[in-house]
Amino acid sequence: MSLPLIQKLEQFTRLSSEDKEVLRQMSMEGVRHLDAREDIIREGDRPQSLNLILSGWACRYKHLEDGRRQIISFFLPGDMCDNHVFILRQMDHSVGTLTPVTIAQIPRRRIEEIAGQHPRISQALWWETLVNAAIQREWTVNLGQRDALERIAHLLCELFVRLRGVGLTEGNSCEMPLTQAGLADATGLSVVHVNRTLQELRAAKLIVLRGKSLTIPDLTALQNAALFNPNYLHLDREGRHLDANE
Amino acid sequence: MSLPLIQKLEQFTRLSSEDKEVLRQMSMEGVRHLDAREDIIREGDRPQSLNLILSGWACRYKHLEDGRRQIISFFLPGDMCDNHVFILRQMDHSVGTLTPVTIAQIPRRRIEEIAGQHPRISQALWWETLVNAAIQREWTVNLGQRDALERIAHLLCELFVRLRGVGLTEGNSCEMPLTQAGLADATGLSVVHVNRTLQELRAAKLIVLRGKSLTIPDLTALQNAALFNPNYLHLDREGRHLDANE
DNA sequence: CGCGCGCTTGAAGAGGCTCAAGAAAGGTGG
DNA sequence: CCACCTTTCTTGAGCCTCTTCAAGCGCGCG
Repeated sequence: MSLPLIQKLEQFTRLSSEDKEVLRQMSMEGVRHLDAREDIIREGDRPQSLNLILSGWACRYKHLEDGRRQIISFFLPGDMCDNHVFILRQMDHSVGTLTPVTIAQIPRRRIEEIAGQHPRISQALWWETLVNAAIQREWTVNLGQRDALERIAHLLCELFVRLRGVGLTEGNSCEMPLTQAGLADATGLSVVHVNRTLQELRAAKLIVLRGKSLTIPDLTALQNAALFNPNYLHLDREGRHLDANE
Repeated sequence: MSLPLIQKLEQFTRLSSEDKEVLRQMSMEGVRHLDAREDIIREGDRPQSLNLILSGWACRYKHLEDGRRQIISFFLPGDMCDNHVFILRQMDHSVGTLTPVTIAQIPRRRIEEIAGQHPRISQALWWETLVNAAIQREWTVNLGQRDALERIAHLLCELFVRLRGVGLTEGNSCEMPLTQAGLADATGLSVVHVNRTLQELRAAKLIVLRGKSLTIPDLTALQNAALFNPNYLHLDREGRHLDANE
């Protein structure tokens, strides 16, 4: 079993064993453990290193002055927070944990060095960055056009497919540590309405959600209900022309 | 009067006259003119070059299967579509013009060459990319948390401030070629409601919108109404430590 | 055992949508 | 320069989705 990051990047291109070893080494630097509901970075901070999620869930979020809160994106194991942000003076949002989290804090220099020496890794990290941008765009569509049921279904599809990509699903089930309040903050809905919409999804046999576990009996059906098209996740080994041949 | 792109990048760092000359040369390559409502890139395309908007407005957009349409972001003069997308196999959205547009189509190689030879430009393009990501995140907040009036006000603030950054405002006025249908597609509201909300903004003396011209009599007031905080645009010459000293 | 957090339910109300139609503006060709 | 056509804007009315407020329940944990 390999690191989530490696599994994730191999959805783009096959890495050489040296590539993987470099990434494994990198993941062991500056390891930190955090509790749930802790901030990793706060709005206004000037980050000097990059955080790689080794385990647990985190999110970007932003508060409006009057307290409304929006979750802007989720970080799952294998995700990196903020490639290249050091160019900006200060964070315009915060990153916080949703569950207990283990991260590797990788100094800026270290990443630049690795990317410089390992072009295949560099390309794969680029792919990571571009996919994150694509996800953010899809969230724009999700919030702008989909109704409550589609919106929640879409989010669940995305999370499931992303978790599957890092080996964190079992059959058609995965962990779902988000509370209904978390889902509400991510989808721009009220907690009450999230609750009712989840019941609707359950009644339609599209999801089984109990405790912290999500099962999707028929992923295709859920995708149809959500108007979910996974192409924005660019998972078809799009960098296969770069594959290591060993 | 200089190119929008140069003005824009100089909000980040002061460029040398050589830097500027390089960018000016670049902007003269592969110039194309497009009418309003033409596609520059279509979902599914595999782009091999990068498009720099020289004049006019364009947007990213996406259709759902049932026809709903979301505008995902706006491209104004000086904006570049899709730095580095060539890593991805195919576009997951389209880019289309909103007005007649002039673009420079810059081959991938050319950009890489320029970025490689001119570190200050490279950093500035990075800044551009990161600001675009920040804008996309802010749109997530906008669609998720703000009500119709705040949402439209926020969008108008953003567009005004971005246009000011490329020298396309006159006092407190700017061009506003968007139709109400365009505003609706960008804000996830119905055309009817956009219309009524604009009337509300007019009645509150927050905007003067006539024909294709927008005037914001009191930007601070509009910002307050929108809960608009410009920090996400990272305009404070954050790269000033890189300034060319000539 | 009791407290707190998360989930659930009901009822009422608001914000935004749809449908429909007419008015104004803008562009085009004669 | 006018006549016509299309696009864009505007208005009214009714409805529906989602919100808010309020309260009760259940479960995990100290």
